[in-house]
Amino acid sequence: MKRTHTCGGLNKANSGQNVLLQGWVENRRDHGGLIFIDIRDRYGKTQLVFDPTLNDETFTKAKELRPEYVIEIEGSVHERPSGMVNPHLKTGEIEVSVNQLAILNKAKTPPFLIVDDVDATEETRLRYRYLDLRRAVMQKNLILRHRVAQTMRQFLDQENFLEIETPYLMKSTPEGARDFLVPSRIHKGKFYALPQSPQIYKQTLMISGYDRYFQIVRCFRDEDLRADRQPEFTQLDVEMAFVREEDIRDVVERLMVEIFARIHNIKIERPFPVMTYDEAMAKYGCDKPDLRFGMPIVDITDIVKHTEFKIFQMTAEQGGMIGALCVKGAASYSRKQIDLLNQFVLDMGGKGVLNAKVGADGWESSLKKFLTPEQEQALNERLHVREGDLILIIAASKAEVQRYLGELRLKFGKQENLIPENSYQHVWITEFPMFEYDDEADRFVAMHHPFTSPVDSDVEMLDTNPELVRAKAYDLVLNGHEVAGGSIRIHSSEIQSKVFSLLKISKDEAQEKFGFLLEALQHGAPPHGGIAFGLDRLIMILAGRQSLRDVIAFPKTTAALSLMDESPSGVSPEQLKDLGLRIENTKG
RNA sequence: GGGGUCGUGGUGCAGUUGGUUAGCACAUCGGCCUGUCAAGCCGAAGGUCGCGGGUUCAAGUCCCGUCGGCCCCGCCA
Repeated sequence: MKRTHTCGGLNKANSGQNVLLQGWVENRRDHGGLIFIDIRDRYGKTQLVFDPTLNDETFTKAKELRPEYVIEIEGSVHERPSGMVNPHLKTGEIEVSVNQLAILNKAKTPPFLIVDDVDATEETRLRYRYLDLRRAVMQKNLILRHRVAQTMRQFLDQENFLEIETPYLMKSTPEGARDFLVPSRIHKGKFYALPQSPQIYKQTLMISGYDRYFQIVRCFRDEDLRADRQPEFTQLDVEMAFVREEDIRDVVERLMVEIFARIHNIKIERPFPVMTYDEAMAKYGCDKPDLRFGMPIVDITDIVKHTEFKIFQMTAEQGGMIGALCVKGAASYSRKQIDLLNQFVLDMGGKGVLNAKVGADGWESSLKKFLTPEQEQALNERLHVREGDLILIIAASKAEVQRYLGELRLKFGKQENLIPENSYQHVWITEFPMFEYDDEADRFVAMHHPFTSPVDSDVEMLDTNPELVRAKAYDLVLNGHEVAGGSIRIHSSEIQSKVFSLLKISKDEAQEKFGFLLEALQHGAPPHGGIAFGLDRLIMILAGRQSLRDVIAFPKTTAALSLMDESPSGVSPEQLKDLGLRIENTKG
């Protein structure tokens, strides 16, 4: 038999109809002479009523029903008696009086009830992921994910993009994250790597003339996990030829507008604000600022460096910075609360944080005696201080001040509830530095990736001041999360070689690892660039979740295990032999 | 690699300065019950306290190791 409706599809208009439903038993309320069952599928729930006066045999069979049994029923829809309507249920105005019941499959007692506010630890949920995914909230997240992916495909198709697949078995490359390796059976002792992203392939496709490419693609990075980091994750990968940075931002912004309109029915304003990396670091101490609230970092070095306070003097003399945050209305913080803030900074490796409460008579602080009234006034103006505010001050190197105050700012955002709900603040971060110095490796490393083009006016500095060279790289930041990042690529093999040599990648090594790309660049490479979205993160934000695990069907734990299927696992000696591998005992 | 926190019937938790028979809720099983929607009422069963070692007259509790969940640092172009 075939179902006539889903468990979320019936309403008053179906009254009187005979229907056939299939689904899972969510809940049984047995009154002895009358049994209520909620039947569930991914479309919703419907209340079933079993009444012995309607069909005694069916009623008797209904006594056997238990949670998660799979059943098929046939019965008639009727409006519920007055006062019995359940307003929390889409189908709450009706119920189905069951005439025939078939148990399609029994179920063991589930380890937890399949309800939204589930009473189980995440560990249990992951072990029984198939049951967890049966819950409506989880289904909602995966449905949202599907709809976002479909919106992306439709939008990009309309914009003339082609979806092209690239290999999952590729060459291991230096730079970037640790690769997942796949041993080759045919070529013993050699390995494929799973892609960290399809970067090289998509650039190759540009050279091949597929001037608008996209792919919703799995990527792999063998690094430690976080709430927002999984070893395999999905990117919306995009690349375009004959474009400048602005053209890519334009497409991306219109795509985001489309997604928010379709998913949340929200109109997003564009163009999105643009902030340079330097500005983001200076104002928010972070390259992914959460702009849902203000409280910027304020540089007060010039005002306080001439005070009698030795630490300020010394910091300024040594080229450091004195920075401040003005926390609105936090003058009521207790000594204990302020001690906790100080400890927070100490835990990050800082030397602590100075504070001043602003009362009716000005600053209440151990710093007060070092300040002239003019200095205090100047600080009040620069920090936009009002009575009742708390001022926090850190003196250290510029990088430290930015980091500590940036973290403090985020801490206040959460603990003072400064972040409005259902608010979405996009911002582009641009002009990233090309290189960072890696102390451990004692060389420059690419901040984005080694194919990123320098800003035109900075090209000369590649030879003189590589640390000052800015890149044509851009991140899209949403509510403090990096949701997309990209760059304009180098399309000149000359500049590409120069960048490799700055990264201390030898000619031989470059040839060995990226030789085909370097060669391809000499065969008519158009100017090109692109961007990649962290799809999981975007979905997480859209779904209002705090963890990627809630928007991935089968995620790994923080120890990179899958609790349901128990991967990774050992393999047989035969499998190892086929691959020419031997396992070393790494213990001891 | 490091730090924090947690691990106790099927599930979620409590368990005091180490001390009698490890307690509660939900689920499960049995009984009663015709308007519930977290149904209700009565009763029952269910536990090597993650695992291994140690201290002690005595360990769920203290110590060491180990495995696992979560959060963070490092790491993640």
